Amino acid sequence: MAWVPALEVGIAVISQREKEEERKRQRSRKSRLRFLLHKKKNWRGVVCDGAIIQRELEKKMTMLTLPFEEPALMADPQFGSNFPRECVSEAKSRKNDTCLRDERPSTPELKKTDEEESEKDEDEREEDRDENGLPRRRGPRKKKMTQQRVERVKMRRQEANARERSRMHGLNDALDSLRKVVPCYSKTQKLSKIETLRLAKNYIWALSEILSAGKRPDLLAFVQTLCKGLSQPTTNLVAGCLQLNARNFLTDHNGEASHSGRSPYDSVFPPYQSPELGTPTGHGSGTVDSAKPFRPYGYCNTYESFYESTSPECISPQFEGPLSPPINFNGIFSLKHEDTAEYGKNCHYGMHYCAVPARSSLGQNSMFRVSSDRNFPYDLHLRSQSYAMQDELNAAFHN
DNA sequence: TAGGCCATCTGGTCCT
DNA sequence: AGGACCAGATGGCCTA
Repeated sequence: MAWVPALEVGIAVISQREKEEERKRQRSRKSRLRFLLHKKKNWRGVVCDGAIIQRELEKKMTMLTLPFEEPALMADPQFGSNFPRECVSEAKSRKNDTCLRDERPSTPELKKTDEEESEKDEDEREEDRDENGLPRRRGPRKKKMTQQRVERVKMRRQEANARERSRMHGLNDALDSLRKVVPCYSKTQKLSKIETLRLAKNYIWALSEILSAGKRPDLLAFVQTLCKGLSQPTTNLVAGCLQLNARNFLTDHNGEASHSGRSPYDSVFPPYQSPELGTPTGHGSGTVDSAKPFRPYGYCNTYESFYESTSPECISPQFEGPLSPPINFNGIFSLKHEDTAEYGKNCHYGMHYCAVPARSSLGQNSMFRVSSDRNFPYDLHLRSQSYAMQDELNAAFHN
């Protein structure tokens, strides 16, 4: 699938851009500091000893120089001539930069601030000196807090709190929606926020890999991908939802799969019967223990050992209702049991897989239906439109 | 009881 | 000025 590597390239590009932007910012700050050093003698508005300023600036310069390497700029003795333009834009774009907080530009704002300063009473002036008697950093003067103003600030703070609460509730609602569409949904044992996000990321990744492989997924590989980076409890929960024992797919300390032998996928899914050839395909074909009759989607005889840690809390087709294949059109694995109406509310879209050159080799045995009239790997359409295909897929796996 | 998770408050920053 | 967004702080709750 062409778009999976494209995603990786995109991520790499984004991270490269972030690095460059950070470099630019550092360059800008550094230039600013050099400029301030250069102009130190003409610095107005700062009631502070010049030596102190220089020490502070040099300290900042030292800190900023560490990760920064640009010999051309550093070696340029005329760097000051290039400063003003950069400084102005920097001052506009990063008004809260630390070095700028100390600066008092000669502008109408300065006059205004000076006027406000003149209105200050002596008590406030006392507060402007630190423990050493040195003047504190000067910034915009705070307006006098009248009772009315205090009340207004309080009121605004309360409103802001309410908005923030509401915003967080919206975020939590979105997370709840996400919980419902990732594998392993339990109303009683909710995944934490971070685990939900991790699982969702893994799920997307796993589905992408399945699409790119263009064949029926290996359950263990699928679950291993799902559980990457998840905590042990969440791993167990996913294992329960997938009716597997966590130890069968947990990765070892090297991050490699530690399982061996026949894939439990074969115990969950019957060997796929090719409609045309009538021969079993897929994993472990021919390895099914003939002495023990195979039970599709069964979990009560031959492979019970795989299901020791199933979670009764998990809502899954395997736990309730008529047996149905744990795989469907929408999510490869159908791990949640929701009625159609409820599911339709939460999941309005299904994926319609379309033909792409990279997957042109997909045969009729592929689990994905492929149409030949599209170029984009997939498009979205209303879920109701996919019922027929879903039924067809489910039927295929029943067989 | 320590640690994890969560909700809420709060101040800072950015944007309109 | 005000709203959205963000991150840090804090306290409560739960569990191993």
